Amino acid sequence: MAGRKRQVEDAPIDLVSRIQRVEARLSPAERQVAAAVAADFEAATRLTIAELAGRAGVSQPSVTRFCRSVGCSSFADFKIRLATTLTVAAAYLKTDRVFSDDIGQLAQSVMMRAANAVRAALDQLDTAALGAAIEALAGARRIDIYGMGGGSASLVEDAKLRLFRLGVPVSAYVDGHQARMSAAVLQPGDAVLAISNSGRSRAIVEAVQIAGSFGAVTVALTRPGTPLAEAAAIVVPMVIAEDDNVLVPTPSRYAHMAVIDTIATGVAERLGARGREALRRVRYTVASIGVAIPTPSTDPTVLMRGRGVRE
Amino acid sequence: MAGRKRQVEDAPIDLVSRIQRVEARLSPAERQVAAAVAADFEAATRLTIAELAGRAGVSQPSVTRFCRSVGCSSFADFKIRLATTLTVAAAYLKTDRVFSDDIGQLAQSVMMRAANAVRAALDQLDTAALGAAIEALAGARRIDIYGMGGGSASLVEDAKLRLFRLGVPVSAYVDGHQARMSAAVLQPGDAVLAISNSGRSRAIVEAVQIAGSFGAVTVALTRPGTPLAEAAAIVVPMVIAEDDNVLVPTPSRYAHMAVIDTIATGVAERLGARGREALRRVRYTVASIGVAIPTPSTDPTVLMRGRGVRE
DNA sequence: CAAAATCCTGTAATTGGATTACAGGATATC
DNA sequence: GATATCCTGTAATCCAATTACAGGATTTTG
Repeated sequence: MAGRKRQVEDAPIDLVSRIQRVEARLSPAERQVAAAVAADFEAATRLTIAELAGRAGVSQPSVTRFCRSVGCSSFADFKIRLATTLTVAAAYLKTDRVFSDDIGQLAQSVMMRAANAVRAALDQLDTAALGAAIEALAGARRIDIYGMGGGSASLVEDAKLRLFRLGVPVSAYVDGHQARMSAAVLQPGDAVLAISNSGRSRAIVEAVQIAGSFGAVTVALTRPGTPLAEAAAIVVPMVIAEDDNVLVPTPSRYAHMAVIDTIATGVAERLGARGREALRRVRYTVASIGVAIPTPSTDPTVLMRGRGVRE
Repeated sequence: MAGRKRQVEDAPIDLVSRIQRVEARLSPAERQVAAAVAADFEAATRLTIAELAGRAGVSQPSVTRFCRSVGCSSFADFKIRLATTLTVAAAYLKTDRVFSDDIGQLAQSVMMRAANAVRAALDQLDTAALGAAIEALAGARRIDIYGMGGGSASLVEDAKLRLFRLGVPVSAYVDGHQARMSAAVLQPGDAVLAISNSGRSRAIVEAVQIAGSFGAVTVALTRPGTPLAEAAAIVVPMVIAEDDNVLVPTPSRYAHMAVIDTIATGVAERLGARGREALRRVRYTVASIGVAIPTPSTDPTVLMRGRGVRE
């Protein structure tokens, strides 16, 4: 099973967004499978390979190949992951509203982009790196947050507030000089969180290098393979396509914000009982939303529901 | 004892509670399977029959019999249902485990809350008001943005950048005094964008009132029925539940950001050909990736426009 | 423009997981 | 104590899924 033409990416958390993300790279037959799956996601979780192949009009091995291409180890794995994704998506992303006016369609476009960015972030999340980042920040005596450029400024501000509320001493800098100066007074036991989608801001990279040389743990939320990713000790990699057209809002902010929220929540948990209680409430809320899904049921004792009736 | 020993109940939606409920009626071997499954629900979704039988210390057919007893038609069916149940029920099932053991679970909770907030915003969007807001801001000679409180600061910053990039003269204030001072020098032809989830910040309300009294058009993105909503000429109503627990990230930021992005994009469109081209690209991008939501409904046109390239 | 290489995709074979059939054994009941 | 019933494992069978392979299409290069 060595040496496939297309590398198999790690197991996706959000399979639907993964399928969309790689669709362009799929072969024609595989794309037909993707279309067949997209035509009825729900059914795809119950079909056999032969049935799905029939719907897509391709051979059975093409279905298996499709599953591998979207990051699953087997068809069975694909079905499990799809079922999981669908449950989550059904609970959170369903909207029945149809917009007929221009403004409504505009809003829908923009917001779906935002939602997709969050899902894309979830899909490609390196949970190990994220765990390490949480660990590092939770254990820090003091945290410096660096971000540069217009887009990052508000993110940095947001991250600062997030961690500040947890009672962690935190400073945020969007200015290169100030960031470097602050980095120079860090000590072992301190931590840095650097945020940059491009990963190429020289000032941030230098500030991170300085902080590292003084013994601080450096965490970067950025694109892999960039100078910033090289400079930081812990990298949470995140590739979000940037539209270089300044008029179009970049959805990467949503992705970064979501990652930051996750980090903050993880740190909250690490900080003891108070944080854990908060976390429990997050989970409770999540589960409650699940309950809200309208579903014909025959069992009143059931606490939570997935999708409605099958078929 | 008439009839069959155990009737096969209908397909369960919440498999976990079903297992617990029927456990007393299971045979010893089946109960061992139940115990093995309960020991690690997550793993059970990936195991083969042989592996699960091994863990339970029973034969493979006993596993199949167990699946039937809990209402599933087959082992495969059991796995799919279990995976579905786990997704929704993760919060309850894992209460005893350290949550950060599974960063992915945490990320999924946090990020789906974010996506959900965006969806909620879209669902309740008042497109007429949004259109009026876009109209007002696009026609303004100068725009002041007001926001108050920790959560709004980064939003205001973000909105400022957004509009700034469109070439609109824009100022942002998160300080009450400064906001009021700035409002006092506004003139007819200027516009104010006030952002507040609570709508109760006295400083913002006053600033908006001042701006209005000097002839500026006032737009508020806030909760309806609040003082701020009363004070502003144009209100884009938005009700997002706030969790008052400061440790939990509030997803309302995502909703507000999405609305602001929509406004900014709409303004861009109004500002001429360049803006319109940008907008076309947004829509195109969305259309190509926007297949988005798996929905029980069979109507694929609900969520996406022009996804037609498929065949 | 021709030739070669690479990639795609279906057919066929094989593997192995899941189910069914069956029989031995335990338990309860009369 | 005998019988009937139910439980559970072994073995056989079936079928879904994967792998191997080859033919054909497309692209690249000389």
